[in-house]
Amino acid sequence: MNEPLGTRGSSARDIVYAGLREQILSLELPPGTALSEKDSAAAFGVSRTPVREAFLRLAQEQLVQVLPQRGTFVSLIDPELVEEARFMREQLERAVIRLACAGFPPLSLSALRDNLAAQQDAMTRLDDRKLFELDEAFHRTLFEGCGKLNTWSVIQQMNLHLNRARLLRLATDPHWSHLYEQHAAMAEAIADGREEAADDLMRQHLRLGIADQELLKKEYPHYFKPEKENAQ
Amino acid sequence: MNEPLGTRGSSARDIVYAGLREQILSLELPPGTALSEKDSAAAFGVSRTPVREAFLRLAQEQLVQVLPQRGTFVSLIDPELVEEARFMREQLERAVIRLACAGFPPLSLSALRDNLAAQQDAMTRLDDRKLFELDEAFHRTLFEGCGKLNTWSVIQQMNLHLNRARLLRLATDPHWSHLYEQHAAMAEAIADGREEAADDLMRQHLRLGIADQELLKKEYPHYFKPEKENAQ
DNA sequence: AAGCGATTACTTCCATCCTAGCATGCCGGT
DNA sequence: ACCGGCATGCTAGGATGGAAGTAATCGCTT
Repeated sequence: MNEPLGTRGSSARDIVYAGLREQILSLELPPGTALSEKDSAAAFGVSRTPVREAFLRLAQEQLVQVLPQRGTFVSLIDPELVEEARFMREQLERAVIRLACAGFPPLSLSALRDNLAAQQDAMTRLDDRKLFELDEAFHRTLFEGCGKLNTWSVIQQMNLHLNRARLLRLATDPHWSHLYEQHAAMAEAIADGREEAADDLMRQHLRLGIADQELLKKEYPHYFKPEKENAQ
Repeated sequence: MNEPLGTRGSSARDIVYAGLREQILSLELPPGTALSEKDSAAAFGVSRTPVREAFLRLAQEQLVQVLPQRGTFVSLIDPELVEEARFMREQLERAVIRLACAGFPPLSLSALRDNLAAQQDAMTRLDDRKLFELDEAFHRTLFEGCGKLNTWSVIQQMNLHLNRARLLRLATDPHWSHLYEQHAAMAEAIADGREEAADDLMRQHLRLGIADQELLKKEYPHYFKPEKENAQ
């Protein structure tokens, strides 16, 4: 009676969660879209219970908003939340790269270098998807080397909101070569223990990906939450 | 047929969640304790569904661990997680207090001062509970004044783990007068825009509350997660 | 007595059903 | 024409029974 259950993650709840999250982050389900336990249950071929639990988790991550007895809706993009996600990531990544300069396991350092090589390779192949993965892996390795993997997973959750905003200006052309230069410079700074330089590089690096929020808000006003509110 | 449902929070799910969280954080349910949907449902006088959803939320916050088809257990205290929570809080609070020095709304500044007065008052009354609240409110006001309330709520979630570790060494006697001095000094530094001083104060301030983890691990070894693991 | 397979008692997971509350539109009164 | 009250169809919240899985124990075999 069970379908292939393609998206691995074993439990029905996780499958629904992963599926919906993907659709929300890719804007396939644009902000404001009404969801319903019943419909989603039908769409995924499961009962309402796992759907409900997936909704709950998405609500905790502020990706949907559930109004009892009214419905569940894909959250509008909250500019404050996006900016704070960026803020937190910047603070944490800068602190970590300073730690890395003070002492970084050789194994992780060579992982960074391997990653850089792979980035070059992917650039020649214009493999954007792979580059995105490698970018993530690069930063992850930074945290791993500093024994701060839990911090990294917190950042990844923040990134949900950043990414959704980022995706709006698709055809995004993220200047991969520029990013690569920064990554390479960071790795060298770590190897040489140049804290200030590394910090500076990271700050610039993280400010790159920021879209002009204002511009986006003009273009897709109904995707954004109005400034004035008393959320929660 | 329904009981008074005393603990406000409207939904049964929230009541169960809040109740369990309280018991876990107060160590009334010590790390390692086995929970069960059925028992908790009976204890709270609700059905298994809201209990299950509360478990799910607690699991996301890493306060419990649910092993499918085996049981749900209060998480062991993960020293890494505690240390990283402290780390993240330090980075974010320091960044925010620097922001505050660069510009802080007069209204929030006077809120800080009112809070300080209330702290003095509570100290004379030896009202520890109130002091704890005021301490939280003080920091919250910092974030509020900088427009970083979302960041504050992330920190609060981190604090779950910090607090559980902190509670172990109860009879904690947190040297309130010392904390008050630091708070007062921070408020002044903000008023005067002395970034470096404020940063330094905050760093010291946040390193106060740290228990000697090692000592605690010796005393309650079975409450802690062993070092070696490949969690998550 | 020791080893090992079947059973049993437990868990979480999921499906289904029922309930309560909100929104909309009809309908009658003014 | 407008406005108040009600019927109806929606929603999520909660309760419950059974399915799937794990782990420990009992009982048989050797």
